[in-house]
Amino acid sequence: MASIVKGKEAKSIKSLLDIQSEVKVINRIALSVDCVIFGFDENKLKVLLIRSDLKKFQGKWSLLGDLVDPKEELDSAANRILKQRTGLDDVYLEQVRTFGCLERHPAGRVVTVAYYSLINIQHHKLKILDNELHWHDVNDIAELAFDHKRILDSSYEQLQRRVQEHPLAFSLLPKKFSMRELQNVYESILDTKMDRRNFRKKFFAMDFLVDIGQMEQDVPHRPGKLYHFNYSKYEKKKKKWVGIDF
Amino acid sequence: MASIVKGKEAKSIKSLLDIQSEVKVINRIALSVDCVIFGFDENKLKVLLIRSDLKKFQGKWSLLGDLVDPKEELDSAANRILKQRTGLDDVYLEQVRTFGCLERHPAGRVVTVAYYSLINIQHHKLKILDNELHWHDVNDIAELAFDHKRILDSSYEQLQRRVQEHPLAFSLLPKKFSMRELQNVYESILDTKMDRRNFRKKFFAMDFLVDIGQMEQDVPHRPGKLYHFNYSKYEKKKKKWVGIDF
DNA sequence: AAAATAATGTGTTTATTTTACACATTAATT
DNA sequence: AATTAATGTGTAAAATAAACACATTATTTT
Repeated sequence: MASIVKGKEAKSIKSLLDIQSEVKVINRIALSVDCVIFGFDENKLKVLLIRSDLKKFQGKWSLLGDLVDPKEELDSAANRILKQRTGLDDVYLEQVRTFGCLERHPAGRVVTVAYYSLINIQHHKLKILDNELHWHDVNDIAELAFDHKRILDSSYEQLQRRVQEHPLAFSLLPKKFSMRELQNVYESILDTKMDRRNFRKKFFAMDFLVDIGQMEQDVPHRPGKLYHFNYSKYEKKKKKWVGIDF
Repeated sequence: MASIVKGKEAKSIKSLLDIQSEVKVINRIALSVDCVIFGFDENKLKVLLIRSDLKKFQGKWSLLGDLVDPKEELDSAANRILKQRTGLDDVYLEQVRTFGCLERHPAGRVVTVAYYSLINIQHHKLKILDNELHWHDVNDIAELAFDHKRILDSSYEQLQRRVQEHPLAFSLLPKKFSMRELQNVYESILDTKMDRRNFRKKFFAMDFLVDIGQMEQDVPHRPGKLYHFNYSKYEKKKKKWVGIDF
C-alpha cells in the first residue's frame, strides 16, 4: 500500500515515511464510518435511521455514522456508534465497502466505510429511542440523505448474499425462536416465499438447531417448539464451494 | 454517515459542517489505495508485486499502492496506479475492502482501500517491467511487507467467490482463447481439478462463448478451437439466486 | 361444551442438477 | 509410418431441490 509514488505524476520513488512528514496535512482526508443497523420486527426487515441534522438534508433520514478518530480502529468506530445508538455491545458487524465519491458530502471530502450490523430488535427496544431515531421498513425507503440510499442498497445486497451462505439470521432473532420465526427472517431478507416443509428439512439436516424443549407462549394458535442456534455445532462443515453458477 | 457525533463521548449533536471547519486537520487521516493485480501465465495465477522501499521492509515484496489525493475518486486512484504500473487502461477493477489497523503502517495511521484487478498478462508483458516489479505465483507467497499478505488473502478469497458467480475469468485471458485455457484459469483460481466434459457442457450451455472459426497456433498437439466471450449475450440471465447453502 | 380456526408437525414422489466416466479423432512430433 | 498428446463428444447414475396433503394441537368463537 501507498509505499511508492507521490502525486498523480509519479515522478520519483519516495517512501511513505517521507510523504508522511512532507504532505502531512495536505494529503489527509476526513474518514467516517456509517452503520446500516438491521433489525427484524413485525415480520419485516427494518433499518435504524436518524433524522439528518444538516440544513441541506432537512427532514431526510440518514444512516448512523461518525468521523473516525485517527487513533481509532475502524471496527471500533463502528462498535462505538452501535453502542451509542442502541446500547448494544457484541453485535454482529461486517464491513461492506468504502464509498468515496467526491461529491457525496456537502461539507467537502469525506470518505466513509460502510458496515452493516444485525441486532435483536427486542433487546434494543428496551433502550431509549429518542425521537430522532426510528426503525424503518427496509423495503419502504425511497430516499435518504447523502448517498445513504446507495449505501443501504449495497449493504442489503451483501446481507442477502451472506445470509444464504452463513448462519447470520440468528443474530436478528432472540436466543429462543420457532421455526416459523426463522423462516420469516429468511423470507423477509430474501423477499421470497419458501416451502415450509423443505425449509425445516434443510435446517434440521445441518444439525446446529437445538430443541430446547419449550414451546412458544402467547401465540393465538398452536404453539411451535423453540430452538436455539448452537454455533459450536455449526463449526465450519465447509461446503465444498467449488462450482460455476452464473 | 458522519453526521452526528464528534469524539468518542458523544456529548452533543453537531453537524459535520461544523466538524469540518473545527477539526479540519486533527481528524483527518492518510488514505491510500492498494491494488492486487492478478494475471495468468504458465497455467498459474500470478500477482504483480513491487519491492518495498521502506527500510523496515527491506527486501520484502509489497502490493502496488499510493496515497489518495483529496480531490481524487477512489476508483480513479486505483486506475491511476494500474496505468502507471502496467500501462493498461480499461482494466477489470473491483473494490475488496478497507484495511485500517492502527499498526499497519510504520509511518503512522494510514487507512487503505484494497482493490483487485484482472489483467491479460500477455498485453502487459510488452511493457517495461523495471526490476523492482515482478509477477509472483499467488500460491507461493509466504509474507509481504505491511499487512499486504492479509490484503492479498482477502482479495484472493473474494476473487474465488466472484469468479464462480460472474464471468470474470475472461479478463485474464486474451480475446481469443481455447476451452483448455479457460478451464486452466478456473482450475488455478479455484485450486481444483474439473471434469473436462462437464466444464465444456456448462459453458456451452450458457451461450456467450462464440466460436470464431479459428484454431490454436503453435501448440505441440492437436489444436483446439478458439472462442471469444460475448458480453452482450451474457447480459444478466439472472440466476434465481435464492437458496440456502451453508 | 362443541365447533371453528389457524397454525404446527411430518414423508414421499418428481424434476432438476451434478457427477462420473470412455473412446474415436486430429495435428504435431519422432 | 508410428507415436504422442491433446481435442471433441454423450449417456447413465447419484445427489439435490421442488412440489405437494393431511392429521394434530392449542386457541378462539359460538
